[in-house]
Amino acid sequence: MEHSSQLLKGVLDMCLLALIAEDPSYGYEMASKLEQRGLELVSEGTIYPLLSRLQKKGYIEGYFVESAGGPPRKYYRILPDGSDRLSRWAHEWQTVSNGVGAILNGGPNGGSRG
Amino acid sequence: MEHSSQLLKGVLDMCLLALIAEDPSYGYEMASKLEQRGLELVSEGTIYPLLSRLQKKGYIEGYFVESAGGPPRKYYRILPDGSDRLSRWAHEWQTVSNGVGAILNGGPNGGSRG
DNA sequence: CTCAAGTACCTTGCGGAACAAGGTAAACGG
DNA sequence: CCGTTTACCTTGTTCCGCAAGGTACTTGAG
Repeated sequence: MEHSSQLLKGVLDMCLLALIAEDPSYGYEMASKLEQRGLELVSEGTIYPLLSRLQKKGYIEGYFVESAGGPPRKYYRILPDGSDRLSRWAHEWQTVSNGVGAILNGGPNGGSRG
Repeated sequence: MEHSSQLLKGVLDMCLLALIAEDPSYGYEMASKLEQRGLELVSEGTIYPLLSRLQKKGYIEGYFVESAGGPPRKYYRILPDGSDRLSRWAHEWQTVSNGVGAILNGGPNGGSRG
């Protein structure tokens, strides 16, 4: 089922996917990136399971890269299916976002002046 | 705990509160209103527990009104605490909404041209 | 009255999402 | 060796929202 409600729950999935689509990245870094964009809501314990889920669904793939000052990093790269899913999610997000915005502003038939 | 992540989960709470803030309403009707605004994601089984939670937190209060063609309706009206909470939620929503939008569009420092 | 349908409310059982907390491992400096 | 930072992963718990089920009031058909 592609219920829009899943969109709300899957907002983090979508954000992670969008981040990876921009540039391959790794979990530890994504937490920082999310903050830069205004979403300081994620902890590592949230991100890693999410990344695994995304990979399991075939949206992304991971590969290890040696790091200079620490353990190897697990980078993730977007796959065609992920790109496709991201487009759909982005579209759904627009719909929901607009809907919520409309409700917050009094709705199209309510009017902000009413 | 005022984590923004709760905002994503609590989007329905917020929408219901916004609806009630506009005009007192009752559960059965709110489902329809949500649809009018583009959110067709809610069923009655979702709304009623939400309404109870909102009331329990002191954001709204319910009162019964006789109905012509059916059982009495339980209208909800917003309370000062609810009004206040709604303002905060709306503000947080803006932040998160903008953040997600930024991520979807390539981010402020990423650029759509990469 | 009985049966069906529409309005309106509420609860229970289930699965998924995110958090908090905890554990493992590699590199650097004292 | 030990402590800190970087970096990854798992487990236990809570909360959310859906699907399904149940109750109650009113109107219309037979």
